[in-house]
Amino acid sequence: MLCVVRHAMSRSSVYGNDHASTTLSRCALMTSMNHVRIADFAAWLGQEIVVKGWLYNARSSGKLLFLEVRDGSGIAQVVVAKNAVSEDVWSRASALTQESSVIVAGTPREHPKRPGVYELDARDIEVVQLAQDYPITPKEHGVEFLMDHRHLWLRSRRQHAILRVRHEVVRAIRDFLDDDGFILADTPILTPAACEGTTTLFELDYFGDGKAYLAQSGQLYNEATAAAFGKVYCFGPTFRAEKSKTRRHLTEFWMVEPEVAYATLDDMMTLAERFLSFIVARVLDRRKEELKLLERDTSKLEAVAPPFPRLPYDEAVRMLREGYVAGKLEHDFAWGGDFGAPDETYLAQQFDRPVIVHRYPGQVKAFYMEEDPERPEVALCMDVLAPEGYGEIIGGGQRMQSYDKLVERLAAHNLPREAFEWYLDLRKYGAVPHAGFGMGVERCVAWLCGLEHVRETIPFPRMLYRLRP
RNA sequence: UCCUCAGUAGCUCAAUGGCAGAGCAUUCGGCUGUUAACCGAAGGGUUGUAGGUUCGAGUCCUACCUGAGGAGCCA
Repeated sequence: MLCVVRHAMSRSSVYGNDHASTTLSRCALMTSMNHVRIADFAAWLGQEIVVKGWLYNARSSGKLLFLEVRDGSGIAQVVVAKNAVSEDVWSRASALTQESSVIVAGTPREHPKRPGVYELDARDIEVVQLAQDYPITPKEHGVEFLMDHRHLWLRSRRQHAILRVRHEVVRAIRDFLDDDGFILADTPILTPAACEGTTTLFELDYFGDGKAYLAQSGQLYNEATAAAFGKVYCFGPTFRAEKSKTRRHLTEFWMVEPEVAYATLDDMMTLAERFLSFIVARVLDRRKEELKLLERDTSKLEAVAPPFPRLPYDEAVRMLREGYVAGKLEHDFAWGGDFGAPDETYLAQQFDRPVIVHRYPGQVKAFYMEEDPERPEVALCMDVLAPEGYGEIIGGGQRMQSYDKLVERLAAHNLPREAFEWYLDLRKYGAVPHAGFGMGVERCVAWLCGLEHVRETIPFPRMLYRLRP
């Protein structure tokens, strides 16, 4: 069936499609039964198979062609020897261009010089489409150019490695929570009101019936599902219209938010350190090759295990002031404020693993934070700061339990009470101590991969001034 | 929104105020074990835009546009 479609496409080229160098005159390889993924070569040594992929790079040495072919599972060197193939095959192979799609028939064997590495001894090659002037050449490129060609940049080794780590992180997140008794209960993306009242949201018209906003957090809805299921999490994209222009920000990013009924701040700190440690261990175990390609110093990740240091905000402030006196920080820090990026980096540098800072002043936190009964001026909240300057990757805490106090908070934050009636209901019908946190997936991946910028941790990043491709 | 830096060939970058160049990519030629292969040749330019200074501007000045890094805010 596919062959027919291809023929139809190539016929249309007569009428002016200059990219239609597609000429699948033969379909023998396309329909071959022995389609093997490059990652599985080891199991097929000495047997004739077919690889379907794209030309990553090519080198030649007279009567020998070395084609690096990628198929999504890996990259393998295909060796074409002029005296071992027909003239047709040789001329097709010689004419191949970077990122042309090809189907190669041949026999996997061990590389003569590199034990444990497999290459393909080619017998036949079909060109599915001959690519013209692929823009990303095997040399250095600038950020703007690469971001403009993100749809093609994803094919590179490095992006491949990063996104495989991301996949492993996402899988680890789900495995950990699922195995720990959590229920996935996703929260809405379209919401009627600002959730936390702190950040700027993307606004849109909802059938002329009023405004809707893209969710900045699943937090409030999580509290409702937690009261229904006990232990829940939501996992999806969140949106912030903040005009943040830094290496740690995206306007659309993925966040996982567990929420637990009958849980306290201490329970969340314990959950967070178990959760993070599990993710790090899983990535170290299953994505060694990718981390190696990214030249990540994994010794710093090996240290990530419970318990994490737990630093009260007051203590953190003391450390920051000491740092200022010692000349290691440019600005002095006053109790009551939130940390800036340099402050977070400095604090994180004092420890060999993620550090949990807890009990921030209530005034800098969202309206729903529970207050410490022993010190009402501080909130029962926590942030987990990643090592090596990657900043806050987890934020959370215990939620306000009292109906009356919550009503006061809403008023104090100038939030419309009508929009929060359902949320207040949770305090009228069986209120319990409950807590949760949110983890930013991209910051976590950037940290694990040792990246300069979060933009490489998601296939199509959305940032201030970048909506394409 | 503010601060700093940068825009030259398809890409990455050179060029004292004085003939606009190199590597990669592309095309052609050479090479039977190459690893961002290598060697030889060719084609490829409105120096981000608009003004200004000057005998002469890629280079100096002004404004604007685009991008990058950082701040604030946040995960």
